[in-house]
Amino acid sequence: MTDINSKRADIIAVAKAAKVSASTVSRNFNHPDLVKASTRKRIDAAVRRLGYIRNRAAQTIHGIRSGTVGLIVPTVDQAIFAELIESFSEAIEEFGFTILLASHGYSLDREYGLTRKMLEHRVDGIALIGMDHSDDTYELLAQQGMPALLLWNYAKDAPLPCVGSDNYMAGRLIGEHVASLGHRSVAAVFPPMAGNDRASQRFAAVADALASAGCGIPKDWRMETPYSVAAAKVAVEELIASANRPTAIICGNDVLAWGTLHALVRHGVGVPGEISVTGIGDFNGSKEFEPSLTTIRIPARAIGSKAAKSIAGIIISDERTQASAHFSPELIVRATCGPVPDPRPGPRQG
Amino acid sequence: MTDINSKRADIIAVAKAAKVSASTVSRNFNHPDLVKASTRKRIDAAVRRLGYIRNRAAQTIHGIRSGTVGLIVPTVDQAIFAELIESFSEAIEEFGFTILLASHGYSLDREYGLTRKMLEHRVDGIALIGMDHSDDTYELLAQQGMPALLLWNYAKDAPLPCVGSDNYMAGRLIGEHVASLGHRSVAAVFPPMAGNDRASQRFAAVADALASAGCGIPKDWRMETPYSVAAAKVAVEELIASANRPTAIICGNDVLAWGTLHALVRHGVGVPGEISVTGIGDFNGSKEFEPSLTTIRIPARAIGSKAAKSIAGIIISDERTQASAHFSPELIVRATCGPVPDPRPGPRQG
DNA sequence: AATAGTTTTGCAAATGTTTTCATTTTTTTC
DNA sequence: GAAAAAAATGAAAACATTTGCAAAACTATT
Repeated sequence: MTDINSKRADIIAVAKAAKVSASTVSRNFNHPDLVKASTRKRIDAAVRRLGYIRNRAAQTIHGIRSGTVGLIVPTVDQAIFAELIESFSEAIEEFGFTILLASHGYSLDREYGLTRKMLEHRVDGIALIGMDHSDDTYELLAQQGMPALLLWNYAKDAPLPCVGSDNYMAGRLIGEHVASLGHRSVAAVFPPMAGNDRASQRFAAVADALASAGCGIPKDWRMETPYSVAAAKVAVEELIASANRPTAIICGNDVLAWGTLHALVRHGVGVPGEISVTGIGDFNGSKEFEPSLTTIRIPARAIGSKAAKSIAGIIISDERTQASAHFSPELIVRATCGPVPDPRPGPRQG
Repeated sequence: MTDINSKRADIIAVAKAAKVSASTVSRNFNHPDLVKASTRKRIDAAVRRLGYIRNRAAQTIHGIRSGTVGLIVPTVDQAIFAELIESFSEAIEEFGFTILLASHGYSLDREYGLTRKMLEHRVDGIALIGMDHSDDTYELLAQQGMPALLLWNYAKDAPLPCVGSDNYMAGRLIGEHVASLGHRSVAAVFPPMAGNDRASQRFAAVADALASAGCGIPKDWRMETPYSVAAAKVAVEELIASANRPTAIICGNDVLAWGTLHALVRHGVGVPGEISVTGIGDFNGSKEFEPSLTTIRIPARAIGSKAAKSIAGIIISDERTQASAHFSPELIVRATCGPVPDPRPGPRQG
């Protein structure tokens, strides 16, 4: 069925089997209209018989595109990046590209190394998450003339085209919403900010919004926890162990908000009756949570697929001008965040 | 700083700049011990000055490995695959490979197409999720002599090495647990089974386990819903709208279980007092859920990283014998599943 | 200083394609 | 049925690298 000698068939083997030249076989793939119908049939038969598969590596060294796009993320293991990657992947596939994926675990040095590796693989373009990258990375990309895109974040003055949301705005929106409901005792539960511009911008914005309302976030109400439900839950359990509790907890993302809600449910704290909670992201499941989560929507799927279109546009027709896009974060008011409760005579005990 | 003429530097440009032959530059990368220290210095300087980056495509056509491994998944947008991909990616990176990622949305035909594409890219190996693949795909892999691995599922008699858990066993474990607690009125909430052998094996096992205990799952208590918290929630709301309620709901995975729990909480149904709930997967966050979820642990991270090691082993030293590995699913008893409640005189009204 | 041995380097062929250009074959037109 | 035009094909160069082999350049030994 398959082939005679086990050696992987190349275009010359096919040519011989079909009694034509290699050029004709090549043309048969790339410009089928230029080859006679009868010849085409013979070639196709030979291709099938030998199990021939084209070698993109050989094409690539002619300056033909490799058909791959590098996607470098901090981690795939986060609800939100998974959604982003999925939509990016789906959309980029429609342009015939395949994703070369790598994750660096929030290390900008590793990111640089991965970028180099992608360049060695001669990807046709590269997308990076966020705007925080080492100078080396930016230089490398520029020097190699590599189509590149910043994904997830958005800023007007970014050094590269970017598709995403303004995270400062996201933080601002939620901070203002919480403040507008009267909260002045506010805690924050955020992921580590090092190497994570999204988180730090969000936090800065929340702090600014609260400051405008004349309130700050006390040092020991600023919880920095790993990105997980579990970590957020223990952080919040610690937070509410004290007699002096905040009236609202602003979380850096929805996953942390879920952990927060579980902690409060566990300890019988009413949400939003006693403590209000907010997230950022509007992940799948946040709406269905009981009580459903007040958060900021950042449209991951839309961002992923626009990003794919943008980078494909840059690669295929050097369309750098329309590459950037901002997806405004949007306040989604649901059930976890309400007005500040009436002050009680004294702090309630355990 | 960077280079003189904008053309991307090749090995010959470097050779000229360093006043050596191309062979020497090549050797400098591949067998640095064979080149004189002083020459090495000159070459390295030239490489840096010209911003030269090696072209793996050109290497690949010499039969040198491409350094890429194809990973073809149904979707990345699922808590569980994200974790799997992350750990696979981390582990495979240590062997110097990069992932070529593609998702087919549960279509085996698309999977076949993607496999071909990976072959065109001359990946060094391919990992597929589950055991359900088209004959064409299996044949293609065999015919091309491509190192391949089945990931996530496990079966003794699989046509390729496989690393994962036995999903039938997973279903069996949870089914038996539920039955052993006395439940005989059991509903099931599962994802679509078409093209998803994990889900169908789990369901079959649950049904078998229940049958052994002398009970079946009534037709209208078999809910097939999309893989999402939202879908599960509405399905379960529908389920409990009827006066005749099950005493337990077995979910095909933890995400569906979360949706189920939210539905029950919303309608004030006690868990496990009135209805018990179980998941499968033990995803991040299931332990922290309130009440915490009784489920079956399938160790995604361990599977991902063993799989990476296995495929690297096959690629690098043709170690097919030790490639397979079974990670036994494990029953994790937590709070959502308890003994069947005392029968009431009559069904309670909404 | 000549020889033998070792280290370092370059040449040229090879890898699997695509593409330009020239040649051959086929079709159309008169 | 010949000439002109169009279509189909092949030969060879090009792409960026690696590698076996031979030549050249050093070192060590006498």
